[in-house]
Amino acid sequence: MATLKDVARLACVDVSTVSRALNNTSYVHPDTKARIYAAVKELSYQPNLLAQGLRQGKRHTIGMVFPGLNMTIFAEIAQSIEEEARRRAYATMICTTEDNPDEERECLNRLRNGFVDGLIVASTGKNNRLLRDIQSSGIAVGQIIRQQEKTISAVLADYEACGYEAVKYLVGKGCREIGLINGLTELRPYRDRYFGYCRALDKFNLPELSAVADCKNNSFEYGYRCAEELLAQSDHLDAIMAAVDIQGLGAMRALKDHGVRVPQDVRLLSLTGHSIGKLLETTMTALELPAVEMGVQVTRMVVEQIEAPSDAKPSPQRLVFPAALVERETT
Amino acid sequence: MATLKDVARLACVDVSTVSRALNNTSYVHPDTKARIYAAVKELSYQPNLLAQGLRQGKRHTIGMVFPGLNMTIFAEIAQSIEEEARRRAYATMICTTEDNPDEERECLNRLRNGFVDGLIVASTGKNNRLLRDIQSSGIAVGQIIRQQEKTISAVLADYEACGYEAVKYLVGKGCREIGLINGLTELRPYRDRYFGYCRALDKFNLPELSAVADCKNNSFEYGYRCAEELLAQSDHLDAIMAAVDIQGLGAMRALKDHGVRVPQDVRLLSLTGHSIGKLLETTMTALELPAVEMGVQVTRMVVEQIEAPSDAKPSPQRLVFPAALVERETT
DNA sequence: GGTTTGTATGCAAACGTTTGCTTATAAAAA
DNA sequence: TTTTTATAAGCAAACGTTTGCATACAAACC
Repeated sequence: MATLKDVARLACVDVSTVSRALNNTSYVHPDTKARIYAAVKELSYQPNLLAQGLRQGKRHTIGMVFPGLNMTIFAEIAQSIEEEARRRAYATMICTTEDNPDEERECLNRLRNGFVDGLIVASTGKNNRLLRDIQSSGIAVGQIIRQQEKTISAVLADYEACGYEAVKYLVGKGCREIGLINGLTELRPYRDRYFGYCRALDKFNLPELSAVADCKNNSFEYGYRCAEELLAQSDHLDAIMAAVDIQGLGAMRALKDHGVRVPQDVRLLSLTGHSIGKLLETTMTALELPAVEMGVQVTRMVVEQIEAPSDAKPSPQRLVFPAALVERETT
Repeated sequence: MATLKDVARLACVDVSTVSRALNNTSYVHPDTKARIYAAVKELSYQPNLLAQGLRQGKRHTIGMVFPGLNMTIFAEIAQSIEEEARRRAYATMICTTEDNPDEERECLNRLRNGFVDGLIVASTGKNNRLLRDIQSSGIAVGQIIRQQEKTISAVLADYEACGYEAVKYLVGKGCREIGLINGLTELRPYRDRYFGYCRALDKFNLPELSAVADCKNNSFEYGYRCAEELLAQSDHLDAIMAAVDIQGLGAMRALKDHGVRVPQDVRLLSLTGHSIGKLLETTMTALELPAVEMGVQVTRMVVEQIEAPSDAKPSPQRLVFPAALVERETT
């Protein structure tokens, strides 16, 4: 790999001149510039980003710490972040935590430490202190989907409204006994869905019906078993709302296995749809989030934070996106 | 952020001593060591990886350049690579290309250049020269799923066998008119599936039935439209093989929309199943690849390449994994 | 007692950039 | 003519590490 020094030697100038020519950071004679560019081309010189980063205290990299990618909305968001970051000349790194706080801590520590100058997290909420530390140590931080820390910028979904609107929609379809399959209510997004659900139940004077199963919260199996439990709880169950798509898939399967027809007997919808709902044999009604736009916005926030002069860091922002109800065959 | 110098000052020793103590790279008096560790702790010193990388010519980072993540086997592979890399103390970066050669070139150039010391690609095949360049410039490269370059190590799936075995299996079920929905045959994996399919047709003396549609190759829509075309081509179609899951989903939907029952009228299977097949309302038979293991192996190859002394780089390896047929409801 | 060996530490160079300071020339202003 | 300004380029320090070399003092060997 050619270095600045090689280019300088070939163009018969000092390295500093080469640097200035390449960065347009001071006067350089056009002839000299031409010689330099020629040398750059001949040696196919590429600046060493490590050295650049070391010198400038910037790495031009953003890290993501997400619970997982496959079959969740985080896959789409991650892809969107990557693209937007690239557009803004940042590279991205990614770590997945499976929502394990220890793994998360490890990822955060690893990344903060020389790898990135910005971090986008969907955190478990067990490492808030560390997140604050990271932010105050000068690394930009943004939260996506899950706001665990008020002092850190966030791009969120209005899950409370999702819960409420979904019930309202189902009531409009004539449903009266609406079951909820949710995630861990210690996590704000799930709690919010639950609050929205409750608010609507209250308003329409409906009974609460919810189920928990003893397995990984966001799984197909969880959806399956919760659906079974809901069926057992009530003879007149006429709708199920699943917090996320994959639980919805599990529920759909359970209903089928129990001979319950969707949507004739029980209507089914997902409170956080992403790409999958429309690809099914029986397409699934869902509240869909603008995942791409959310990725773009959180990236923007973090990059702006990074690039602001250190004496004028923007104060924490908060952007909440509503979900759009997309009606499909399961209702 | 505390630096070595700060630690040295606090412990009243030279930076070199601190470095040696921390890296166990020479004698350091136990008392001194203790003082140094105390200082490290007090300042919560973390080494600056940029400086480390600059000095050692290593960045401890592996890059991935993949066509996309969502709903493809690459999501699982990427996650597996990330975990294995972390286990081996490497960070990962990721770029998605949407199978666009220009985007791919841009990603490769960006990554090679100071970001990573190893690269794992599932390439379009249009940048082979660049890939060779990258490898010979001293960056470790590994191919996953798609082998475009013989001189570069690869972890592959035996897609030829997939094509063959799938037909054989369907024949065993009594099928005689088996349609294939494939991807771009310029890409080796798809060509191989096709070859396997043809070999089996030959052996069992069956007619070739394949379809192409005019839209993005790996999409749901493509599967949908190809399935329609296959139905139009033959009145006795009794099986469809889709190259990837998402095409299979499209086909399933098309069959349903045309009143064709699965599996009674037409059997359906995916030649590259991953997590999704088992989550459907009607679960889908698929040839499944050990995505996690493949990710682990390609990571191992690349790390070994990175860590080998530069005068003893291992020669290109090639690891081919068979897929396992998992029988489900669509057949 | 002189030479080796083992232990413990410091000095300074190097990695590849960027940038403050200095110097030099030519053109413009006084 | 002298002073200012604009243009052009080099020197050397700095970023935070690692590491070759030199030095120093023991203890152990012959």
